[in-house]
Amino acid sequence: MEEMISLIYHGCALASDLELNLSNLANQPIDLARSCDEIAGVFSSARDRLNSTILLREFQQQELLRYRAVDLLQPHLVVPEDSKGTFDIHGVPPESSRMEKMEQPMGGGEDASGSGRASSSFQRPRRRKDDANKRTIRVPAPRMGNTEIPPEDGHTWRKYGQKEILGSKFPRSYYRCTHQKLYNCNAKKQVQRLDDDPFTFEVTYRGEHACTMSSTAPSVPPTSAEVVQTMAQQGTPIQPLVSQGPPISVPLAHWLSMDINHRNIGASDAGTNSNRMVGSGGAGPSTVRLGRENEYQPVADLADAMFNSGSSSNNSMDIIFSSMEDKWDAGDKMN
DNA sequence: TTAATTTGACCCTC
DNA sequence: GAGGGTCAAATTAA
Repeated sequence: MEEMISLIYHGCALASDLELNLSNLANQPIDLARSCDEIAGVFSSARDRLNSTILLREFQQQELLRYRAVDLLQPHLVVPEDSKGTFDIHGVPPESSRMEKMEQPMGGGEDASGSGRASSSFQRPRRRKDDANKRTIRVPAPRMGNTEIPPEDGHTWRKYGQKEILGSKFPRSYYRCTHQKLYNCNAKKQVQRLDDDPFTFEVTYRGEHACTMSSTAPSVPPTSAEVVQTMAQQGTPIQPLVSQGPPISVPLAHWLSMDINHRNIGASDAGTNSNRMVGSGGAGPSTVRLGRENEYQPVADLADAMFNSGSSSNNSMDIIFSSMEDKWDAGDKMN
């Protein structure tokens, strides 16, 4: 929120500058138009980010309500076998396997030799397919700023793995609850972009949170009434959210209208060897590649001011400029 | 110093 | 054996 406010302040400052120089720019329509565009862009960015925040909170609230409804209706649901438990924004989650297979000890002692890392007394609980308490939802990715970050969902997560998935363009990220140790919280989630829609994350949750009392948990999301009120104040057209179509239909339409170049992010990174983790190279949180930083700096600074959330290991600017870097790199090799 | 991320390797399920 | 999920050492940022 502070970012957005600073963005608005920045827009105000630009407007003030324009006002002061208005007389000078009166005879320079190109510069004048440029200034107007810049100001409009800043405010548009701030507005869109606000809308995105509102959208996400509304979506989360709808999902929460739906989870509860599913729990109540669970005994009465008949689920197609091929639904695979997918719970997208358009329908009710099948959850056919939910609560069926509870945690069970792994089969007899084995191995304990060879790896040097494995403990003979410890067997990891492993499950696959029909996993207990598995829920899958689809959430829109941020279309501006750092699109690599999955939307917040009310919990804090720690990434513990990332892997190329066969047949998927994008790697799957594995997260566990940050409070796993403190609260013995077994909640986990997997995040993966959809192949056919890079701006949608498929998030699979497993396990239940035992850390709901955590002081770090975010506050309760706003009510629908609050959201509607906010949207009304912003002049956003309001349509029914609950009973017709996807719960995010209203703001999403606006969201999708944003002028973003749809690059096929990460598609070129997809390797063929699926049993290898992927990443940006080098352990630890990665930083923005700084090749050609002198040429990019003004633009990067501006974009940073407008978009950067500052908390991701994969900066979106990296994506934006990677193609240009490639061109330069190719040029360097030619020379 | 602590916490988070990356990533190679291990191990389980299918 | 392939593919997916997890571990844990190395690394980095706060």
